[in-house]
Amino acid sequence: MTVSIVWFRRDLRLMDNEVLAHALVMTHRVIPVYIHAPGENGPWAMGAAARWWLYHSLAALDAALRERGSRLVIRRAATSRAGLRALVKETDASLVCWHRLYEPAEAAREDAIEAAMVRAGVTVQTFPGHLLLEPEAVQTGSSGSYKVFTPYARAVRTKLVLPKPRPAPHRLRVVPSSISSLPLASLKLLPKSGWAASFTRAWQPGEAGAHKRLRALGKKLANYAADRDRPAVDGTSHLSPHLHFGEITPARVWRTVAAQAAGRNKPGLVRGAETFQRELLWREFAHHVLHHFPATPERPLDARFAKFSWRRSAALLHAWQRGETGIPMVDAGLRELWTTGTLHNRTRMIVASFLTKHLRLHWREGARWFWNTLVDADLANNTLNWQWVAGCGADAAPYFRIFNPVLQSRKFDPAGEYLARWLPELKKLPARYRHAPWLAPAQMLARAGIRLGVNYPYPVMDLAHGRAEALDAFQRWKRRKR
DNA sequence: TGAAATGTTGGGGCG
DNA sequence: ACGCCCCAACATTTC
Repeated sequence: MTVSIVWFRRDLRLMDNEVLAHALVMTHRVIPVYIHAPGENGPWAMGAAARWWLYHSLAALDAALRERGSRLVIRRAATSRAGLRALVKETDASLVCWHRLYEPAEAAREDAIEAAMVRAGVTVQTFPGHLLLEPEAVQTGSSGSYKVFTPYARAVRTKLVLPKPRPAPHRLRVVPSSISSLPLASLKLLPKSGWAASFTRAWQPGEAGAHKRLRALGKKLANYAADRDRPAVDGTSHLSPHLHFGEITPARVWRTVAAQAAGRNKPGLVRGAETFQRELLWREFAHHVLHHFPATPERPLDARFAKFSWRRSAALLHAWQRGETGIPMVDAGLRELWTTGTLHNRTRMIVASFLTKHLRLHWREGARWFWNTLVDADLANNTLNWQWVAGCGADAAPYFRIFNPVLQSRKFDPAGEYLARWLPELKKLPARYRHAPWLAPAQMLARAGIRLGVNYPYPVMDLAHGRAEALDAFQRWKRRKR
């Protein structure tokens, strides 16, 4: 009887699972395992919202395995390596396999584990994971890494070869009862407070939920190019946490979207598909950049920004985190984040610009908050996007590109629906004043039951002043850096 | 995947 | 008819 271990991490699916398929072909008995080693990733240990997701996704995976006669073995260990070693010994496994991860710390850990396994006489087989192309698969002409999105995306599109879709296995062999597994609850993945309870209304973690979202995307595709920018409209895919946890592969998403646009004479659909695929390519780009510049979660890619005069203010940061800045579009976004564990892409850019420009707080403060509160928190995406907004990253928007949150609000939420949804205290204010209540006539505010400074804050920062100060700080920095 | 300031153009009102 | 001014609309430049 040969035994293999399938090490699940961020590939919590049964369809399109090359690792599982390989193990099933190579060995008689397959032991699916998840190893909880929370101390392993240091400051970038999984954030609280993502742990909520992980809990439910592991539960879904276990249920899917049980439907097929198997089960998920859950272990806790000081390190993944120790956990795997113990399980190999217990089961006398001759093969361990996994989908590769690309975060620098993960990749280094995998190398060490593989070396140790091989020394112990265990075969290790790893497979590409969670990207369309591995970071090393795309290189510039001079065999370097890309720092600019457009040529990178072009290179990926030419190189792209999608694997054939693979159905989930029908039947799996039972995992012997002698192999112990911890109850999922004992991993303490869920927050102690009721904070995340409201996430359940917004999300269905797990493979089935991922495929539901993919089906729903088909109906949104024709209007995707415009709707994705409107936070009040359900126009985006909501696939990011599913992709992060590998509940669905980007290859399957790419293929499905392409198939929906192909052969239909609908220009909107073609445009929507291309726009969406571009978003998938940004995800690829983020991993490419993190792979080649592993220090970027802590340090700006543009090293000159290390000397930028970021402001330190616990009070401003706190107001931003809680959605109490007095700027409705900013507050609506941050309250959506707190309530649902997600934030509309347009709003992400707006709140990030406000933090790094008007408030001039360090982009890392924002990145850290997102890391803990987003269910789709992903080190590569989070790092790239925050540095992009702050102006210090790969292919970044220049620092002086400052979003005016009121103009953005008027442009992308003209009827003020998104604002009303997340800021019920402003609901009675006519839409045209909802974007900037401090500009509303006193009588109008009174009629809407709003008392600025009492039940909705005054702006913590005057927009014109914040903008001017940010530009000034940028000028001073530019003069000094030479 | 900005916004604001500045520059240019052209139509219309008017003496 | 003409020059002049105003100003909206659009384009370009600057931050």
